Amino acid sequence: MKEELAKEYIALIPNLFGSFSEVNKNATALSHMQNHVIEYLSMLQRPLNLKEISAGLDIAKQQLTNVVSDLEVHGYVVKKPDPKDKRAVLIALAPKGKEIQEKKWSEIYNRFTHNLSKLNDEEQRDLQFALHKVNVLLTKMEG
Amino acid sequence: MKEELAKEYIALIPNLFGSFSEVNKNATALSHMQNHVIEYLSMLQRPLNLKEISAGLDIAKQQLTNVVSDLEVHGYVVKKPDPKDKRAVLIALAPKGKEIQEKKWSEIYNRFTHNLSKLNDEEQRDLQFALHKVNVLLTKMEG
DNA sequence: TTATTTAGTAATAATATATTTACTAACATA
DNA sequence: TATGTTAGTAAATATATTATTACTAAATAA
Repeated sequence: MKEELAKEYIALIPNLFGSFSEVNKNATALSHMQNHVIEYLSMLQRPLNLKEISAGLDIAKQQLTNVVSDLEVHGYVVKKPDPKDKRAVLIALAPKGKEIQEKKWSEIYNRFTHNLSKLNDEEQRDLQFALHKVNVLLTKMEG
Repeated sequence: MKEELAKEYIALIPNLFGSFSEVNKNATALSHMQNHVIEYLSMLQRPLNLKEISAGLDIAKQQLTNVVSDLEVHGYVVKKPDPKDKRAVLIALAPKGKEIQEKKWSEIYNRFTHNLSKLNDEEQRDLQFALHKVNVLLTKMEG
């Protein structure tokens, strides 16, 4: 039943919300918008041009000019010309930008492994199997 | 192996990011902060006082006074005194606020069911089983 | 009871974000 | 080639968010 399946998917989102919330609770020197940009680059896992970021974050490209150039000045991202389109500029995470994200992930990681103790061994095995299955199938669905 | 398990959990987050991104791409008349508040109330699924929202969204309570009172004036939330603490005020989603969230969920729902066609019947059954398992176990872990 | 902490409000100034208009260079197409 | 479109930049203005300080009323602890 497709309906039941979609409901399980929808239910998954609030279940992960705690972790997402955690991701955004950071004590960096970056503004909200700057954090969104770095997070978006990190999630998509490839360099993006301003148009893509603009569309993905639903903000005007004019805003990004400043936001991204600030990020570049402070070493969080690097800009390089897009070989496929001489008008476009590709934005990629610099090591300093990746660090920020890795720090957030490690907090999520720690919280998760801590809570894991509330499950017994069998449940932990079940969870691993189920998570793996979900990841494989969701990836296939996106592609 | 706890490590592998945590990695699967971490991998799940970018897999759901597309849907989260979708949730935030709305054409409402609300500001970012107002949207965050409504989203947070919707995710936690119970009335919250300003302190809880403030802590959850990592913003100062002083900001919330205005944000929430605007939301109240426009009918997205309702405020009522907390019976357990006469200083506190509980904020709950009004029907108009719930509508906004339901519209977002329905977009996610539609996108998901559309992509589902990329999986065959067996994969769909597997996904449903795995999602259910993940939801049950993550809920148990949080509690 | 008295002292201290806490939830919420309020007002101000400093930053950040959003909107509008306009421009350049590169791209796409008739 | 001529025409219209697109990616990015720029600057000015309006609005939103953040930070700081201060206050009230209720809760809590000594």
